[in-house]
Amino acid sequence: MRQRTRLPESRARVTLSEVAKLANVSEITVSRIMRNKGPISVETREKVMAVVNRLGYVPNRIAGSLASATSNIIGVAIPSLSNIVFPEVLRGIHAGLKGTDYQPVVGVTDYSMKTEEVLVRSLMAWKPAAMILAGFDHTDPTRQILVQSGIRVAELMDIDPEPIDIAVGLSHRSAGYESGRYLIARGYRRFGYVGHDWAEDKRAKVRYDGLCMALAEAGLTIMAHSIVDGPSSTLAGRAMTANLLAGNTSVDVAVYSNDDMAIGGVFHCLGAGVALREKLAIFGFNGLEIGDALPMALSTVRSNRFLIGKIAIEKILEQPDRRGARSVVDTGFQIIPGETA
Amino acid sequence: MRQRTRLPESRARVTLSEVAKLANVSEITVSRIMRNKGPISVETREKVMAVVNRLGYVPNRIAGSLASATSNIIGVAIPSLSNIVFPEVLRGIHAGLKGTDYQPVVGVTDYSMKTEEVLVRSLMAWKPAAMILAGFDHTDPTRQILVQSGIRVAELMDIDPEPIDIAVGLSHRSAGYESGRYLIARGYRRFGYVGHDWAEDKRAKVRYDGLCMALAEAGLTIMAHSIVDGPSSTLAGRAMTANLLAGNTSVDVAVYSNDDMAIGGVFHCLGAGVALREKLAIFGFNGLEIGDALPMALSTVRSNRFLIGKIAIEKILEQPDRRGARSVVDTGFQIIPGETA
DNA sequence: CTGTTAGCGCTTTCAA
DNA sequence: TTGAAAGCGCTAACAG
Repeated sequence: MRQRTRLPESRARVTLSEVAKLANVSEITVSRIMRNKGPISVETREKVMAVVNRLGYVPNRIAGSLASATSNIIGVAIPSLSNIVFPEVLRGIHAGLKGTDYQPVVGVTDYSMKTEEVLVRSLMAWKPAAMILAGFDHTDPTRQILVQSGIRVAELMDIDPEPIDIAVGLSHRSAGYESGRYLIARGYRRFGYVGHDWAEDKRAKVRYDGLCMALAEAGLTIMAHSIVDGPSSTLAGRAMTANLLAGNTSVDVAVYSNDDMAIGGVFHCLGAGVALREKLAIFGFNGLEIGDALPMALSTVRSNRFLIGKIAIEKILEQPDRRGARSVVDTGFQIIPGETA
Repeated sequence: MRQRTRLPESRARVTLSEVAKLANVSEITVSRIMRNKGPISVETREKVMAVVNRLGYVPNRIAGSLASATSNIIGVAIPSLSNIVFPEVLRGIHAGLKGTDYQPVVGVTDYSMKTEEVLVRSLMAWKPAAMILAGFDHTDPTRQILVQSGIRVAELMDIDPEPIDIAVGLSHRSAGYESGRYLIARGYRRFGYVGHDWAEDKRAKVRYDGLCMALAEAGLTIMAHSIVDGPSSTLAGRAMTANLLAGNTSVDVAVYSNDDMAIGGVFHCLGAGVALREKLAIFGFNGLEIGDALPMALSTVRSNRFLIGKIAIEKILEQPDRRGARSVVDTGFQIIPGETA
């Protein structure tokens, strides 16, 4: 007896046709009501919604997508969740999608093109409405799948290479170049570079190249390097800064591969009593919020990661089917003077 | 003429039946091969795979899921991507899913139970194999949907409340309590608290309660509070620390609602020349990596966020259908002595 | 404003 | 080891 009072059978899957039957209407009418599509009389709607609520009916989008040959899924492939920049891009994507019916499905490639290929296949199997990738390095099959899909494909972070369809990001070459120009204008001449493994982070290399270009124009070069064999981290930045200063080439400014590394540099200086800017100036890349809270605000370049994700979505929604020319959106960058350089 | 040499028609969607026709086998045979299921002769497999590769066939999981009434989707609802703890939980989830065929579909609730409800409905429409939620506060309809679904439901971060099905996390009450015990044992007696808005972060409140309990046992209380009206951030931690020290109650240790806030406190002290630990001891919560790279390593509590995500997946995969009793996994916490307290 | 018909692309029986 | 038939739950296209 007690069993009779429990909640509705967990297993009794409620379907459209069940709702239709109980409401004495056809299936398509229920379908239209659930999708707010087509003209429906107020009474019918109320009658049906009563049944929907009573049964706790949740439409099956899998069936819906199959029937309509459209899905509200947006596939997203990012290299990592450890590097804060990618969660921030995701934030932008979620922000752009807010209020729409799209669902992002996110996969992580671990910086591997082969993993990305497997992931892209797996995401494409869900017939997404669009695909978003961070980066431009793909295997040939990946590229082919994306090109042939006909859906919109946004490649993020960079605008230097040629995109498959949409590119949203900034010119890392320019960012590196302008960083160099800025530091030269501030009077620095003896440059050091503190970096991390370029194999996983090609854009850091491009920024480095841009920096070197600016220096070369001024007849300067990078006099000392300290590069960790691994991903960027604050701890690595701290250690590599100690390493740089221990070398026998004295520098007056260190340019870092990114803010994580640069903040490690700031910590080293604070801990070792090296006067920031006077003895060693520090310049980063990304414009992380924490840089602003440091005892001396970090000098860096803001890279607008949130905006990159948001604009990618806006471009996709603005024109959901691919046609004609590629498009490139430059989200720019800003030199943040700060106090460390 | 030129048109004839372009890539295969972007729009020509390749289907199972097309592959079957070209390979001279039945659809079900191709289906079995694609899913590695059932006995298939080597020749048939090779013959079919040749066609699959030639056509670039990607199975349509939407159709597959509809037919088999199963999906490889795992729905994930987290409050935010801004707070670093959630991307770390996501990392754990992705790590746990690596090598399996499951795809996490992630939505963000913005700390709103109503938004969570909409999100859960939307995720449930994809008939996920399991659902993962961060937190235990849900609307009644949300709870009902999850209970009735019959799928596995993991609620993360906390183990103090009663879960719907699976709970993975730590006891925030104990973490607060043990923090208090630790600091008392270290000789601190004059406690201050620096926090952020509890409305969005109930667990911070529970830790606070645990802390107060430990203090009460020792006949102590928190003598001064400095609480920002908004989310936690390093900048807020810095400002609230200045505020705490400007008050007329002098404290010898400040306990922070989390590491973001605590690191702001460290920055304030470094900038204002307040001797860390001697003049003001600082104690955080979370065990963020950056705390370790500070000039003085942050004293804090490690909360194993990556592990929480990973173990949630392991529990789900271990027993994909719900049955019998709820289960609770305590991922524990560790006091990190550090150098600031 | 509402309904009928015919699938979407795949997998589950059940046979052979 | 392979196949034929019958849907999964929904929506497009066309009536009425």
